[in-house]
Amino acid sequence: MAKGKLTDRQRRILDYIQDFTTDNGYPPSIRQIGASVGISSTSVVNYNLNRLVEEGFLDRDKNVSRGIRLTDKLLRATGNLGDVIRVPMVGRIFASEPVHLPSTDSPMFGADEAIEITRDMLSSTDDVFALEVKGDSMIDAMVSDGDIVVMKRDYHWSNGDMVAVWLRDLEETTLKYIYHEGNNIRLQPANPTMDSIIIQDPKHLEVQGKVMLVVRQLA
Amino acid sequence: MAKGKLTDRQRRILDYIQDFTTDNGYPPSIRQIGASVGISSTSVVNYNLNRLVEEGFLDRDKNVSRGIRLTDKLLRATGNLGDVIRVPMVGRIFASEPVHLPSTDSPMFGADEAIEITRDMLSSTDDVFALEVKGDSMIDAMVSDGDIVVMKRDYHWSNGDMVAVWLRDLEETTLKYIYHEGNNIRLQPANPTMDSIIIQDPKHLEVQGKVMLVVRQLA
DNA sequence: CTTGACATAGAACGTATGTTCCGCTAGAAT
DNA sequence: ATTCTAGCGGAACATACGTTCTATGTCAAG
Repeated sequence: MAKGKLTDRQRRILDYIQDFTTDNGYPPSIRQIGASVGISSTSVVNYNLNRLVEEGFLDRDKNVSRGIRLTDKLLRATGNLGDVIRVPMVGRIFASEPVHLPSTDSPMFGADEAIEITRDMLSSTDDVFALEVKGDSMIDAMVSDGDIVVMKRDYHWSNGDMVAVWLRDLEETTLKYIYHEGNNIRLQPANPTMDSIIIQDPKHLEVQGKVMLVVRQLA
Repeated sequence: MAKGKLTDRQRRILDYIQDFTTDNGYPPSIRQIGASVGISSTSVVNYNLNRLVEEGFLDRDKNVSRGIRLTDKLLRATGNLGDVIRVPMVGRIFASEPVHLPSTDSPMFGADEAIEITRDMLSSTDDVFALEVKGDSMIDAMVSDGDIVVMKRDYHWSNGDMVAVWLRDLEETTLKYIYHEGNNIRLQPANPTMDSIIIQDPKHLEVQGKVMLVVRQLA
């Protein structure tokens, strides 16, 4: 076997281990693997398992029944590394009120209201929380009623971030792309057909968080 | 033991099983459980495991080493039921072309391009695929450049579904809410400020799939 | 052809592991 | 007090399971 390549049998073994494990909650025995792949001899299964260990697809624990573990590498490749984080749903967001920020201590429990998201959807998982959008007042941000926005509590921002801002004068929360523009700050709607707002006095706006993710469930 | 209540020992056993399993990829043996909880006799561990089965916290398989499985009920309670599915990213979607549908056989391998989603975000997981939105031509659907739409290959639809339709006359793909309206079909943009299209002849449109989810990653 | 690495098969072996049985104790019910 | 049950401990038992050893066949390298 050329280094790094797998025989068909070995591929089938990996498949079987994965299927069996997700079905049963524990890994298969050597003899079960043999039976499924069509290998009569336990030693041959053992042999192939060791090859798979060498190739980095498996971990094994000696003298332990069912002491097999698929490598993270493999789980990632097949997408079965369930790296799920729970983002607490802390409230709603609408134009007429500032964002209601969650208290600094993250209870995280009791918040049975939460949305589960795979980690790789978010560039950062610290200080994130989710809000449900109420009303159609944010259509200029391409966000509609019922959408869920995942935000990060973060008061510094860089050009091009989408942020939730509270506009003191207008008494209004909006979601906008934000840019430094000389001494001014430009708030640009996501909808390219709409115009930006230029803010001269930074005191007039309050950045309440950075929008990380927008999710819309339709069916 | 009052029905439905657990002794401290049994609680510790459950904790240990969960920790051990996530650490090792396979469940502990009876003797390992005993050692960790401070039970010298395998029969006592066995006894308590059976109690836990009766209470619905465990499943066991007879005569199988490490044949223990935490119940979904329990996993859900502790939030460790990472139910992640991988939706293949099969291409892009833009106005000027029909949706390029994936071939019926789902290779699922080689499609290293994929998006991971928690199962509970989707009402159905069959025949789903993901497309990346290119261009700003779908702003009337409240979908912007770079968004990811998760669709289900499904040609029948019900009132209120958001579907991807290919309009033969206009030679254009759009995402619209779709409704039966007498003998006509009404296509309604997600943006409430925009007008619906009424289609008299159903032959003029081709429903290519149902939009299940829209995801926008911003930071 | 010979050699050696690789893959496979079968059988024997040792042990890790689940199962079962018997005995003991404490507490509640009768 | 007696009985019954839940819970615990220890030991013997049966076997599921991993390990190891020997033998066979294939195929490319020398």
